[in-house]
Amino acid sequence: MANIRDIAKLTGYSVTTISRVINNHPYVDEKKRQKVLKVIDELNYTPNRTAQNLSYGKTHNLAVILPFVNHPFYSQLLNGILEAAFSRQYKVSLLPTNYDTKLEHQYLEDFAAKSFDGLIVTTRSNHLDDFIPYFQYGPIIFCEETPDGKAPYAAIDLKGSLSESLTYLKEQGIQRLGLTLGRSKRISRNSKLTIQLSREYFPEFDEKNIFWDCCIGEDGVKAAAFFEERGVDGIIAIGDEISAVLLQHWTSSKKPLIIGREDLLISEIMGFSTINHHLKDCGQAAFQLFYENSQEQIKIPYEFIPR
Amino acid sequence: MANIRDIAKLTGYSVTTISRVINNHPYVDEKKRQKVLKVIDELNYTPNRTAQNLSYGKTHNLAVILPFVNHPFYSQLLNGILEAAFSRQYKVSLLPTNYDTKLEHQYLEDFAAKSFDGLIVTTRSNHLDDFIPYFQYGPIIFCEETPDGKAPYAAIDLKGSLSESLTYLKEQGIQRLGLTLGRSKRISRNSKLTIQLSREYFPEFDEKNIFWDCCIGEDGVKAAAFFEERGVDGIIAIGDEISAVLLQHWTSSKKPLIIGREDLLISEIMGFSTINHHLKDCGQAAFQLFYENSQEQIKIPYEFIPR
DNA sequence: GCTTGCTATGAAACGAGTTTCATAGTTTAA
DNA sequence: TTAAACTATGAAACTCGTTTCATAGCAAGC
Repeated sequence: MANIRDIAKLTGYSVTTISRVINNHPYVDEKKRQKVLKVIDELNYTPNRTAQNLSYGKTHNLAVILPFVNHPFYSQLLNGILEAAFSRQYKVSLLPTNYDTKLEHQYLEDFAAKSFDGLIVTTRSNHLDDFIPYFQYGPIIFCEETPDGKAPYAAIDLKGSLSESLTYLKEQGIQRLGLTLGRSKRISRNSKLTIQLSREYFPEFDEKNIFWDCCIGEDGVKAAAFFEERGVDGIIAIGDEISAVLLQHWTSSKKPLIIGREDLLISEIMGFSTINHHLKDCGQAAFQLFYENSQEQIKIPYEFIPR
Repeated sequence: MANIRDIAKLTGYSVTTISRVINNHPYVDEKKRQKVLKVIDELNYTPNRTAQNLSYGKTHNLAVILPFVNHPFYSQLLNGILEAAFSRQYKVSLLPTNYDTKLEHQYLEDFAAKSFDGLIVTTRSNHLDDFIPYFQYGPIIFCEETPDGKAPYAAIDLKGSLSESLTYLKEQGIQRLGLTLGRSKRISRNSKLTIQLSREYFPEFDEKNIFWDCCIGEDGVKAAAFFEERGVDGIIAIGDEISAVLLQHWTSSKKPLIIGREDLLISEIMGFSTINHHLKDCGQAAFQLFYENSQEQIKIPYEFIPR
């Protein structure tokens, strides 16, 4: 495979001149430029991107840390990031953690090795403080709220959407509220917020009405039995698929009022309320923060869809 | 940011020795090794990945060309690729084309610039022949069948699954078969195959019973009206979401027998037949072909799920 | 007529690593 | 005892681009 020195030799000009032609610098004699282009074409030469990156000290590569891809939440978010990134000529690498803190740490080391110009962390597995030493290597943007202005983020407005959901359930006369939440070990900030708000809007809310470790659709089967047993009549679920399975497996006649969180097609078909968190916008905003090396903290407006 | 020559100066050893320590080469005096490691730690030094890549002539980067990510087909496939890639220390870049042939071509030029060690093409937008000149830059693996042994692939067994679907519909006494297919402009090979097989199994199959340009869930609304109008009683749809919407909007009492293609949760909930094409396996196989630089052509076994 | 300023060019340094090769001291084997 | 083999080390070349700097021809300005 030819390199720039081959082109220089074949044309009889210097490497500098070839570089100038490649980069459309002025100050190259038109005849020489033409000859260089001709030889480049003949030899089918393409400048080596890695060498260029080394020179520039930039990779034009952005990495996205996420637990996994095959979940609507992440694929929608990713979609927004990709769209924004490619419109700015950035390539996007995926770094799936599966919530493995060691793996995530390894990715941070990759970042320190200048593999990427920036990092978008959709969901982090390590503590925020573990990220701080890596801020020196380039912008790190989060897609979750960070406590007190420590790091830039573009996040969904979970507090807003939950408040509206709870208000709605109250207006609809719900008596006994139930929640499905994720991991019961290492409870997420989002779970804590959900519980806290539930208590605010439903002072009589009983924490025994929380169905924990509800992660994939199938978990809805057990959740249905659980909530029926406990006489729950209104549920805020962690996802639309779970909501769907839950409703499907509800045996007694009176179905509960359920609110999903993803605005998937299934929520429309089964007719339950949901929230569109505008994840694509969130992804685009996250990229923009990276691109502008901004320290801003942005909450994306959501849309509550009552049904 | 420190580089290898800084470490060399500070320790008083040569750059070569530092490099040997970094790469765990033998032939380094244990005391010196310890001192080097100490200085590396003090300076918080990490070898620059781009420089290493330039030296090695490899990037340990794999790219995946795909139309978009937020579709179950691609996110499942991607999931398999990612899992396999990360177990082999490869990073994965996403190259979304949105079916834009020019953009895809640009990605091929990136490949020629040695941005990536290999390319997995899930769905191509350009003609296969346009890819051939790029084979010289590294393995290009397809996730679609290629005509006559021209290129390696790991693809779903569409012919098998369609045949089984058609057999099933015949056994169930279907009289008038309908199809939903994708783009009517630039008809895909898959669409052609679907039509061809439909004719084989249903000699009386009428091409007027094809609902074209059926791409997203919502298209199912129109599809339902279309098929009802034409008195269709069995449908092979291009996806599960479309199947769901179609069934949902079917107004007359007797619902058609419908077969989806993705084994999404919704197919179980609504109780229609579907096919699990084992896309994750497909993605893993594709990576393996890249990794072994194999020319093999693999079809992934599918599972037909009658309901 | 002399100083600027612009066009045009290339040698060499730079980015940050790896690898080859030469050298030399020690062991080991015959 | 001597040749071969192994350990240990570093200078310099190499990967492949970009950029700086020096040089020089030529035209415009005063």
